[in-house]
Amino acid sequence: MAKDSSKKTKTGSAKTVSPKTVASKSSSPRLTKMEQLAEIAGVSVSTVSRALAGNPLINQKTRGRIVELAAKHNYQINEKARNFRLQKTNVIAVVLMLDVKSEQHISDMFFLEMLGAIADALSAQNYDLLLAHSPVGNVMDVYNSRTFGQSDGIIFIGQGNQHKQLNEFAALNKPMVVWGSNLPNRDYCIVGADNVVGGYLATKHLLNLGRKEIVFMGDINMPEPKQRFEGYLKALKEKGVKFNKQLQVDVPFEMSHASEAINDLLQQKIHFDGAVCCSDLIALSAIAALTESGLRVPEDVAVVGYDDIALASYSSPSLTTVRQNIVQGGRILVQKLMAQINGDTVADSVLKTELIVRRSSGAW
Amino acid sequence: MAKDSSKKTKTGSAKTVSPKTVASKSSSPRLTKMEQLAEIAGVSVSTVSRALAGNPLINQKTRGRIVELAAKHNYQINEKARNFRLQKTNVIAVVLMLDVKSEQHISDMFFLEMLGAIADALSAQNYDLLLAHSPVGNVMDVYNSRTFGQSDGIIFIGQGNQHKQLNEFAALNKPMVVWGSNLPNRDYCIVGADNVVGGYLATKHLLNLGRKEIVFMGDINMPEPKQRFEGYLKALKEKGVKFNKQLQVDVPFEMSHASEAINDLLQQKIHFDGAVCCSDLIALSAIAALTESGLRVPEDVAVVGYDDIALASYSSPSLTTVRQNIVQGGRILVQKLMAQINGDTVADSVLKTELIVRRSSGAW
DNA sequence: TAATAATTTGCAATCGTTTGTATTTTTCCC
DNA sequence: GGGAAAAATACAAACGATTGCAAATTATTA
Repeated sequence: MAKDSSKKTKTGSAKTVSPKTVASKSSSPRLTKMEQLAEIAGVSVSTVSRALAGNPLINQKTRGRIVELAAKHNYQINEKARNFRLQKTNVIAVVLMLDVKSEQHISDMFFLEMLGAIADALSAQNYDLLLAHSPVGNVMDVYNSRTFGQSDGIIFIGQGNQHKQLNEFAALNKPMVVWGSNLPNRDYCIVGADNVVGGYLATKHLLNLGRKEIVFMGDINMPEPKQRFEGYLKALKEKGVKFNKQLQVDVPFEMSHASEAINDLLQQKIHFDGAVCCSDLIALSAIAALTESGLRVPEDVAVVGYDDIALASYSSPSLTTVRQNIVQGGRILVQKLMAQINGDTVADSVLKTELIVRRSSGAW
Repeated sequence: MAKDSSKKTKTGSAKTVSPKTVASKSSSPRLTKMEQLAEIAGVSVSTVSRALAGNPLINQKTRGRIVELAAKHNYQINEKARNFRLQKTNVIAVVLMLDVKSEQHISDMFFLEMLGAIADALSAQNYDLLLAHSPVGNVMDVYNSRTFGQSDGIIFIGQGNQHKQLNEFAALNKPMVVWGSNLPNRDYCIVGADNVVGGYLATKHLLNLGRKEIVFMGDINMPEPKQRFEGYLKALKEKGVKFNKQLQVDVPFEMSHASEAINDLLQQKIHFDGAVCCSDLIALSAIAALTESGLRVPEDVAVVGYDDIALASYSSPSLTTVRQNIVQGGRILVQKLMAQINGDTVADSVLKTELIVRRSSGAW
């Protein structure tokens, strides 16, 4: 089934420039330094530099001529030299705060959707995105990595359990912003969704459907699930439903453990008719486990997810879920970071969170 | 529901270093140049440089002393200067070759899983990943971007319809490798799955189930779907089933158009009892559309997906699909690129492709 | 037309490393 | 202890751009 083509491919030995230089109207060798371009143009290096940068000091006519020559001779500015001189790279590092303990993997969908949103927002600002996702045991590891010195600012996605370390990091005075929740005693700027409201909405939705024994699936040692749990309790209290401790299960965001957790509950004969899950993956995994056990969803157990990942609407029954506006989140993260880079002081930002009720193939 | 906290956060003005410098055992100001460290250590800059680089020229004792002092005084090497001097960044750019026409978005799951796999493989090699995903109309745009000058090599995910431009790019002699299919007249190295086999396996599976009228959903103007379609035809031919032109539908990888396409087929009263889809998203979207129309999956229409994204196994009915080993793919892409950076010549690599048959909740 | 102002260009210093080579220090051996 | 070899360190020249300031050119005005 596998086969190996033996087609050989040319390799990039920097010195052996192929004679047939492409992407250049002329056949002249590729210019590698401003100096060479300056000579061709008959001006000084500084003039070339200013011309290419669009500096108004330079006469329009000479500027045009230089730009044209640069294109003709296929000149590309040396970014490494430029970055060095300016001490700036136009690169932002994004650190995914994986839950190391649970070996949450980068393919976790929330991270990835957020990454896409940030990448879009950054490229609109003419910044590039450096992905730093080696499991971050300690935020300070980032400080000692190439990532740190190679970027103009850092976006942390999630706080993990590293609130304290993030505070330390903030003291380094590098532009940074964190996607996360509003923890007290915080020295860094956060952008995040309102997790209390999210947990509240999800729970209330189930309560309104008449469910009383509602499982909460999420690791309340993590800041975000913890706040969602608060919302859960608030909703219960409001309806006068007493909280049953057995119904809170610490599952990581990632999916595989959720079905085990459900099976555990079933085995222990703990009865429940609803479930608030801290991610759509947990929810889908739970639904699969429930279905396997012969329970009907939503008739026997109604399930609410969190995140509204693209697939939530395509599963069947399609998933009612809490949506954090990820695209907007990415945009605001970037905006706050840019403000810091420009030396401004920035405030936190809490995004609207909403419940997406789906009923296309379910009856709830 | 949305609220704005007014907590202010300190901003990174490079000059105003906070007095309480964290992550440093001493309270001395953060060292910014080797020169300063050299002075403290009472040696020359070159010795510091060599010591920190672990150069054996330096005496073990002095080396230890310098490393210690560096840690104590919280010295961080200036990466920009280093990159400049070495003309190397240890950064690899990954270009997602989005299908611009269909506005395929970065959140497309295949891209994202691949991205994760590559990120893992790169960080194992001590490289960072620069994400370049602004819709690439022409590959040569990359050449004129900061991305190009800021990376040591480039990985293109997919070929789009830019085979020719990729050839031009290859002539630039920058280390590059492409995830894609084995097109003829190719000057660049590819790593890819065997798409013909993939299409063949999927189709044969349905044929073996007794299906004869099998829809092929995928844009055969794109290289990969085209080859899968070849496999589809091959399987049909082998079973002596005649190909019906109406059963091939050009849908982009992304999901939203697939349900429309299904609805179109139904409306035109074109009968079919099976579907080979070029992505799991297409498949899930198709399944949703079929279910909406009152058809049963898989009883009335059996569906096979492509990619085996994480959620394929959690949908119900869970999805039979063709798996490309993405993790392995990422690893091999990186390996080939590293080889090129080291000046080696590399051969293409075609990965095994396999059919994942799932039947947990379906009857097929 | 000459003096001055405004515009355009060039000079030269600088950014913080790395590394080839020269120099100093240490070690070793007779 | 003196000389040569080996080991350790220092010197200084890159790397390729940007930018303050000086110099040269052109335009303006009296």
